[in-house]
Amino acid sequence: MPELPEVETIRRDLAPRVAGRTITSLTVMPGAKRMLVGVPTRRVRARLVDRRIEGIERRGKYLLFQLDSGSVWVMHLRMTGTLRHRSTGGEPDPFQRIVVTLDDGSELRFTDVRKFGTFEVLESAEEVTCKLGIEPLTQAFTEEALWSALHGRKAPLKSTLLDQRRIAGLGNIYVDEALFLARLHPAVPAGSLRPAERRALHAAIEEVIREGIAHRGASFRDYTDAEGKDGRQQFFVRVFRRTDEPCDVCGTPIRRTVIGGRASHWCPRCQPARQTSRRVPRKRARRSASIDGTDGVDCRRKERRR
DNA sequence: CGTTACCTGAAA
DNA sequence: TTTCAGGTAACG
Repeated sequence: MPELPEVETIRRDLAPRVAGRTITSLTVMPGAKRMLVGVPTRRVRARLVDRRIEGIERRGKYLLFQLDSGSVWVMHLRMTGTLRHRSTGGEPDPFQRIVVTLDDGSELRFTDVRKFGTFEVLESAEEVTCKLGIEPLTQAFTEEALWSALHGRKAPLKSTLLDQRRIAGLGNIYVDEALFLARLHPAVPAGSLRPAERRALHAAIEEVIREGIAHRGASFRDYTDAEGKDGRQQFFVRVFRRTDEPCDVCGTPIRRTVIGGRASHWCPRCQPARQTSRRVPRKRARRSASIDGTDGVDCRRKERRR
């Protein structure tokens, strides 16, 4: 559920409220152990309790709590996760799976119907962030950087934009929205974009992410902010889950098709498919070597066991 | 590369 | 009862 704008909304809300607080306890509900990705509860607790939270960062869809020990408490909300901050105790939230208590008595509650979310404490955030591609809304996210993530790819544009190793933070909602704004069909090969299309896509991604944050995220179903309040972006989507509704621009009914295993929503008129065959047989396809070693960070050494 | 699995509840 | 879901790791 939560994509970059939703995770960023939570981060911004939470940061001033938990920075400087010390963690006093960790509770993992039975049946939610798996969310600790194989690390025993007592070990996670030992890394967390009595640590002070210095700040919260975000990379892609990951929330990163910096601890005074130098370690990082890392969470990923996956499909149905939410992080609630409760100043007081009181009733448990529905589907509350992991609870972290702070020294002011408040609680951070990781709520997650499907239990796909992850919760871990790592020595370095790199273990997780080194796998991620360009970060939108940073200086590094240029039109050229975007193109370097796409060029040479034959896979559908939609799938490539969902690939967190290429570009971090986009999910199904914001990819569909960005493709609509850029007037690009989701199935076109990612590497086939012409310069004007790359420019349009770059601008569209920035716009939908900014808009999503401005509206405090999209609450189609489970997502709420740290106070349990819905975002408003679901009222502003142009195509996502608007199958058969008329396109705001041209009135043509929005179509839904599955691309790369994900539901995709698009306007057949505003986002025309590429001309399939040009009737001009090409002699031989040139092999565009996937040059550029811009994989950036070194991910080779995963985790040093000690 | 495109499927399948991981879970659970809501909607069709 | 069946299908679908905002994500991603693990398959073949």
